[in-house]
Amino acid sequence: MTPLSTTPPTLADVAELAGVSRQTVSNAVNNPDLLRSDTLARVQDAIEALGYSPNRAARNLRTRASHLIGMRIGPAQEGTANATMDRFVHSLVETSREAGYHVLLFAGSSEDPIAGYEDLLRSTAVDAFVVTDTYLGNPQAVWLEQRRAPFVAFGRPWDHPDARHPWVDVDGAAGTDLATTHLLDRGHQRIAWIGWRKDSRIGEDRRAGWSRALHARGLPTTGLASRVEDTVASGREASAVLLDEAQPTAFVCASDTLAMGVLHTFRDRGITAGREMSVVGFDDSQVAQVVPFGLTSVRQPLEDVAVEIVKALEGLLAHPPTIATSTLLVPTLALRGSS
Amino acid sequence: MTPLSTTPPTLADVAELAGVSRQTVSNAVNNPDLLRSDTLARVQDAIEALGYSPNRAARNLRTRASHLIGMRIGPAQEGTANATMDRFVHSLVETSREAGYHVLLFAGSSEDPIAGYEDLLRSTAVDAFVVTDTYLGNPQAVWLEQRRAPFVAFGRPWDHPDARHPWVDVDGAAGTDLATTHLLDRGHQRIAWIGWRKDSRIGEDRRAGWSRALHARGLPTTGLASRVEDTVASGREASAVLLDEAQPTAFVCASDTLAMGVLHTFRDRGITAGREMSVVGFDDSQVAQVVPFGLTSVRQPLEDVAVEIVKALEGLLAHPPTIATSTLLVPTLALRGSS
DNA sequence: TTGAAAGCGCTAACAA
DNA sequence: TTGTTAGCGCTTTCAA
Repeated sequence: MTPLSTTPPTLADVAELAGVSRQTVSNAVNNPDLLRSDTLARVQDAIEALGYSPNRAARNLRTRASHLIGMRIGPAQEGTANATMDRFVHSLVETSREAGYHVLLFAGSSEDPIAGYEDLLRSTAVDAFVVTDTYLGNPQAVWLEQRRAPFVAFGRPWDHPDARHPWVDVDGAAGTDLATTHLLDRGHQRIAWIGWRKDSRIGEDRRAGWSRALHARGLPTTGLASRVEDTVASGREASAVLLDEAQPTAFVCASDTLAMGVLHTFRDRGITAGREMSVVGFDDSQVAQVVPFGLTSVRQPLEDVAVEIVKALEGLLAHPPTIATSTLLVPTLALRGSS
Repeated sequence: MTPLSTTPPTLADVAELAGVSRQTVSNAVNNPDLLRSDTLARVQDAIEALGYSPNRAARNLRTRASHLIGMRIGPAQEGTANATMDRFVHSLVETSREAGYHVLLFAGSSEDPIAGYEDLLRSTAVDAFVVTDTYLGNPQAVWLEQRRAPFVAFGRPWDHPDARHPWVDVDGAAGTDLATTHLLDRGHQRIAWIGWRKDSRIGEDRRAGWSRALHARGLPTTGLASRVEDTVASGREASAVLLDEAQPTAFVCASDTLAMGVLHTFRDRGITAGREMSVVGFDDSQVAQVVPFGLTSVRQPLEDVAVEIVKALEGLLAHPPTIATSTLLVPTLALRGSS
């Protein structure tokens, strides 16, 4: 029977039981090839019998690595449909595990984007970071780069073309192009855009996909675009104005939140989404999935993003480090009743 | 200028700069009261100058504590409105930080609920766990209790009344009672229930609140209840059947997912939610918040849950440990257009 | 192929 | 009030 509340077994305990030195046990765990097969078997039996697992703190101290990936998590965005993080976090945790890493979460204040990073770095609590909030003009990325801290960003360094850190991102323009082309194929000619304010690089990127798709068919975009805040109310107002002033038959939106605003306007006016009028959102949130008749939405391949990020991380943490090439992934379109 | 890519400063570096011993620096960090104020100031200056932060691994090794709380995270539940985790995780991270802990996430396979826990425990990678998936009949809780591992559960040990671990939970029955009473106050008399299958203890708890509220006013519940799977389609079907067979004027649901199904049926039949017919969901998901006209929903006080959990955790990890009393928190009702 | 010695950076216990 | 000693459990280096 295994002891319960005592301290866990150590290398020395295993060594004694197996009748070998501590070093041999260490080798059995880390470099099994070095041992003669019968010694290895004996040591492994002892490990099994005692339920031994190397003490993380001791190993971390010795190897100067924590096998922990730090990620800052912001508050859940309520009142919106934004739901990227939930899916991404799980994918990241899963993928990290396969690479031998755990994910350490820390809280961030929106005032000081550096807070949290510094302490973890100085205390060598994490080996690297995943930086997700790059839409903020990422001062963290700049700061981390200066500190030579290993990190991978989810999101392009929009305002820093000379940034040299690895990043993984999703091609937003490709997504909205996909959405717009889908609507064009379904016969729509006047397709409106509801996106974010001009200072959002991500918003402008997504907008570019919409206009690109229309121009590719020789269709105009003039008067069909609107830039608002990312709220349901804004999407509702913007779509009402566009309907009155530009007579579109379909909408492509920068977010599911805005698309929900459009659905709201449809309801206000007795319009059935998916018949005379269509709308496509962005992010394939749970909202898009469960709203009556469903909301067609651009889906980011977050599982793939996580895989690429962990790959890049493994490169950075290898000896010698590999400079990972940055990756741009292509989203897909989740088709539902709204289009 | 601070050096960039070199190894971080150690206690010894600070000691040398301040002209004191290493132990004095350690005391300056951990027991500042022990130092004469001028020595303390000198050491603090040195710490500041070098940007010193104690090495976590070394400290962990010495103190036999990691200051890490482990939490298993399951896959995001797509196709449902379930969104408890996002909000809870952030609250937990935030609250833990204030108590000096970080949150370590690990992945779980649904086949083996123990996987992940064992390794972290044996390698002393975390000090304690937060167990959230207690609806599974929580084999983890039983297992952790056997191992004398410190943990706090979010969720009552329904099937183990003799369980002795601390837990924090939200009173589901109080929530549905609140929802039902709200509908009664608005003049509804025939209020239907759409919940989960009978083997869900949480589902039965929530159902109890609904029937309790009706019985308190001397109203019948017969024929007004339905137990289905937690999908939008099930909620849609169940509400259609109930409308035909029991003529309710309002629905209380065990989840926002089911409530979305009810809204779907309302649309199918040209019913406007919030006027002749009402519906209330459970969890105050983003879906409830952004769906046109809004879905009234029971909101779990997840921030408070996190606070109570961290309190209990601090008790467990104190010297000597305190047996935390378990807590049952009361949800609120987020009022929106659907009722 | 295995073992012995040293030390990662820190703090508990004790001594000065 | 400050300093000295020892050792947490592991892996790296080197010797046997």
